[in-house]
Amino acid sequence: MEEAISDKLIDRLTLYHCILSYTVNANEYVSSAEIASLLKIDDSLVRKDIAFCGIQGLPKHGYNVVELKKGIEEKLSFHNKKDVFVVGAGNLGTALTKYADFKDYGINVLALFDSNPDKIGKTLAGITVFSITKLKNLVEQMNIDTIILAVPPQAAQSVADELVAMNIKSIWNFSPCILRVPENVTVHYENIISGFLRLKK
Amino acid sequence: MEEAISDKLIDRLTLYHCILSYTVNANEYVSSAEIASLLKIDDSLVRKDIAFCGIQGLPKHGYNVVELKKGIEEKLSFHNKKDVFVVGAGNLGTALTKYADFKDYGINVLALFDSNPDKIGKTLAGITVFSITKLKNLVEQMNIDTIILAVPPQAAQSVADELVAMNIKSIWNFSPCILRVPENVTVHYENIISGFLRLKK
DNA sequence: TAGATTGTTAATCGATTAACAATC
DNA sequence: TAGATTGTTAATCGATTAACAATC
Repeated sequence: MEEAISDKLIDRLTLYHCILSYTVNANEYVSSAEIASLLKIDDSLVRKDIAFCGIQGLPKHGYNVVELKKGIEEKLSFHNKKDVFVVGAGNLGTALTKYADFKDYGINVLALFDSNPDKIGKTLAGITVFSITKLKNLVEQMNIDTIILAVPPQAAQSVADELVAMNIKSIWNFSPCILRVPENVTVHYENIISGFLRLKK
Repeated sequence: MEEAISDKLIDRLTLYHCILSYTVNANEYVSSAEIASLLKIDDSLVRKDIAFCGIQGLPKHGYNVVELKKGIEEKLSFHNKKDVFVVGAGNLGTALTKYADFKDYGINVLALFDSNPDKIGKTLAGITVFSITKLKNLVEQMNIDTIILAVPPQAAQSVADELVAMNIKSIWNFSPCILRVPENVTVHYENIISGFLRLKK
């Protein structure tokens, strides 16, 4: 296994990658100071992050945009594909399913699940909404171990219990609630409330 | 002004608050170890965070749930109301507008804006969708300085430019793109891609 | 050459954990 | 009383910044 990458570093590298995607057709080189000023962070932090990706720059010029972009993609394993399901086809689940081009980042959202009969069978951005009753079967068939959970908070714990029973190992939880899961299951909390409160600071 | 609270601390405190909301009717006391084990963090960190909120516990019992919940609400200024607009009435903007009871946390989403005529005039969870052409006027009328931005990435920079011209000071950006803004404007990046990549670790 | 920018080390800062005395 | 849990200090760990020699 690769050296562990902290969440904060993943965060910054994806932001650098974002900048490079815009820059790639305009400039051949980009400097650490340019990246740093766009993100309002320290330029030596940018250089350190880039060095961590194994990319070397050119004094007086900066970093080759194409090379740096590839270096980040390599370090974040964009090529390493992972299949996931989204549970909950409300606005949030739908937004996540359609979000950007996840495929580019190595995440394949293969299916959406919901309990609402009105939604079942519909297709969103090429992804079919299945009945939640089919979840267990498809998880097993397709060897899924990671779920994006976008159900209402009242339903979240009971769905989580089902997911645990299906041997899911990682849950990305968008509901404002805590999930009780065994030791060997990881819950990533997407804490929207916290995001809101930061705005008030 | 209050002592600054780090983003990580805000994050944890909102998660504690979440736990307390469930616990409040079941138990009178909760221990730092119980909270810590639900979140898989260290119990002394929980005690430190709680002490920071100015709440004292009772040896052998733990913390009074009601008191602790209030202490967190106080520290995070839930009572201190802030008005915001959401720009972009797609699935994500809609989800954010309807998300939980933001009002409980002191965030009032007052209006949604979109450029799509089909959406304008509709009402979502009691919140009206206005034409983006009305944004400037309403920002000035209602003294808004904070915007939640949920537009497609291609539109994000040009909307951001308009927001800057309207004297907006803080933008919560959900698009996978970097916004170029002046020094005195803050962009909070909600980095969904980074969230996805964490799942792959 | 002079100057801009990298690459990297050491210093600093901040956050988490360990440990344990105090307390109910 | 004995035991569980807090409150808090010191130790550790990790992340960021400052500084500057190396380099093109």
